[in-house]
Amino acid sequence: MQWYTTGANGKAGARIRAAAGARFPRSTAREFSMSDAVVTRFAPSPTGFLHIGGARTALFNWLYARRFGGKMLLRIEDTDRERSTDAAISAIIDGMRWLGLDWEGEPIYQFARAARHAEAAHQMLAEGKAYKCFATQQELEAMREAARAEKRPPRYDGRWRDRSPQDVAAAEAAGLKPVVRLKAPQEGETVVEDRVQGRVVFPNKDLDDIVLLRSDGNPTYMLAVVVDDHDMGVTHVIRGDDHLTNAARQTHIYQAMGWRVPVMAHIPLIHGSDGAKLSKRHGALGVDAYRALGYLPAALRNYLVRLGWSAGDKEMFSTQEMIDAFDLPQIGRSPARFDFAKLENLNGHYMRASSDKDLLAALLDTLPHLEKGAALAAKLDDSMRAKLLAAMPGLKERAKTLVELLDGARFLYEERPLPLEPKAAETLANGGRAHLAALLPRLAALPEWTAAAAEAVVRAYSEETGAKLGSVAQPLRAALTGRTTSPGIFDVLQVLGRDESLARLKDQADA
RNA sequence: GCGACCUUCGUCUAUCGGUUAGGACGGCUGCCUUUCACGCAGCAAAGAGGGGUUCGACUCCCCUAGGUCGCGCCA
Repeated sequence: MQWYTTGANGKAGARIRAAAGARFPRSTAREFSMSDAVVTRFAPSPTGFLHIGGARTALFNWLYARRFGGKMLLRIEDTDRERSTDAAISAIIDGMRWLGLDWEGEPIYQFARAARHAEAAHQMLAEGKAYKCFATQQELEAMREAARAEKRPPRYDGRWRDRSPQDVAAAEAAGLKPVVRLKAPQEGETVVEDRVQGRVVFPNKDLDDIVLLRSDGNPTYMLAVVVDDHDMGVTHVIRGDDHLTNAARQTHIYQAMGWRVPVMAHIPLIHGSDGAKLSKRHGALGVDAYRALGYLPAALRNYLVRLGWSAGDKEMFSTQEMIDAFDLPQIGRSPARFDFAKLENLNGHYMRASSDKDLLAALLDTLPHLEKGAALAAKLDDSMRAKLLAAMPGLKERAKTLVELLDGARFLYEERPLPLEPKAAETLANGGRAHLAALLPRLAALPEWTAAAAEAVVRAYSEETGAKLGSVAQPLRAALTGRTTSPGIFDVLQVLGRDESLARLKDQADA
């Protein structure tokens, strides 16, 4: 057994970290030996999109299952009928697919299992491990009020815990609808052996008799989770540490049902850059937002895995490397702050490491999700694809996101006459046009249109006239791209091709 | 209010009693250079505070402070 109740002689709240080499509670190690296949689950409630914290939780569950040859299940916790939506369900599923996190079998819908949850509650009722409570909302509210006034923790006072069958019968005869409450231990303490948090001890007096079944007969989250995790054969519960106290309460349910408690791993939540709870402003966006921001799934995975988890100094992890290195002991216990700058840096690495072909595919696939993607989508044909591919080496090292990549590629699909950015216009106005006019015939005379050939001509011109290369290259850039920054200008000439290049140069030389 | 958890450079982290406290992002210098990037080289930057234990503490214990989470017939 992993949980047990001791006399109230232990120090409340004490957490003893397992010594090195014995980090896993012995009992756990024995119960989940190598012969037990690991089963993890990701259990989001579909009341909103898949946010970044949820995505990391899913990733950790997925990695752990992969690492130990097990499987991850997906359970949609839709018991809150008011707030659960189909849109949220598809957003979650879509988000996981995009992130490359798959799960075993069909998603399990918790609400569909309500009858089974109720059955468990009735079993506990029959065995005297739970009881009917007829306290009204008003009474409960009064209890909380009183507790607050006396500066006591708000707690159910157990007024129906030991009522006589007659009292219960009378209340039922009066037409009152009871909730079913767990008869939780009141003495001693409950221990959660957590693989991340260590051994966490809760005095039972602080954990009250939780509601199992609502007065309408529907199960509560607390019951549903335990019954589902048990029935689904979940061996490892990896979730946010906001559930840590729930783990103690849920332990009581496992205890009452006589079920084995799964291995618990409560991972710290992700905070915003100011240390406060993650809000939209901080990056608590749905994963779809990260897609729209132009991040690559592999980069986001890499970023997320290093948030709260580490393997020495290693920063970059391929998916396989992550799987091979991932384990619970290396998860830290302090909350991490979300940092867009690092994500962006990582994304840049992944973009540069991608083959031109793959990156083009990623860009094209993401186009529908990018704010300004339509402009390129409208121009997309084989010739445009070829240009994008040819320009990719120069483009990708100048972009940290697909959004920047798209922006950098704009000169490829913009129509003549090109709009000029102010600085580009300035470059042309300050003597740039003269260089263009001089260069135009030389370029036009080129027998073959390549970057190298163009470079030779421009360099020769620069030497002959004594003009610095930069003072010639910048006007070219301005005329060809409308900007003052771009990939190498000779590559631009080559990618654009002879006709388009000469036309753009002429546009500006004549202006 | 009660309880739990957390606290190493600005950020993510390494360290598992003995290190000039390491790496990465970001910042700053410089190199490269047709622009911007990329790349390369270098610099600055940390153990919340206070007590213990110990020959020795970032590391173990206690207290304080700050932060986060939880305390629903929400999940």
